[in-house]
Amino acid sequence: MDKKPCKSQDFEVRKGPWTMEEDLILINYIANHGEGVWNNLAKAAGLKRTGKSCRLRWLNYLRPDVRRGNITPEEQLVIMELHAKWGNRWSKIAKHLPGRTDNEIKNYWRTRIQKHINKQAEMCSSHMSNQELHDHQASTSQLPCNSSTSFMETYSPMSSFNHGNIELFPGRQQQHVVDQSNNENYWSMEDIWSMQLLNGE
DNA sequence: AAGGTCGCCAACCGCTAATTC
DNA sequence: AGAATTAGCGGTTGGCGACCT
Repeated sequence: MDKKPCKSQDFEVRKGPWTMEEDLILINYIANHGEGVWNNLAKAAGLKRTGKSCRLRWLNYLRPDVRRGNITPEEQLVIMELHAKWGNRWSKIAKHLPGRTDNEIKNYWRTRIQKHINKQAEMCSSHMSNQELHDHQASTSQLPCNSSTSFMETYSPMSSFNHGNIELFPGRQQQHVVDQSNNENYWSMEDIWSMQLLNGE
């Protein structure tokens, strides 16, 4: 396993961001040989990467069925519902969002939703007296407003959600729309796959 | 205009579960 | 049965661009 990293004399392991060349090598190799054992794949393909790194790159970025771009309000809703149900089981949640990766969902949760939860917690605690806080904790065995469950109570589809018109992040909605128009700025997988085709694969 | 801060996300790390020998 | 190997998961970090002062 990766607990036993490749001997340094075997090859120097590259780390950090993947180059376009490395991506193409990996894509070509998998297109020709399939996935197989990742450590062997990395060596056979001539990549100076660990199998683990190759796997992650393929699963999270290079796979043709990976969906990139903004999380839709519907997907957001699913994420929140499933997170309330299962907690940080990102891969489990990702299975219910075709084309989305656990890493993407995890990042989304931490950068967008969790931040909002923390804000809620702050507001909540600033509006609650110490006695109220104590009573609340005693009755729920949870920190007030600090769990996804309480967040879902506040923002559940039954209450303030309106499908397709979520005001979860006031002030950010506009930015999301703008971001969607910027998707062309990404080096899209269609580009890579077409490059691969041009390479004669 | 420049420096500082924030937000996002790709990639790494450590660990456990599953599989193979 | 158990040691070794591999796959997968979740947490964390570092880099970079956007935004703010």
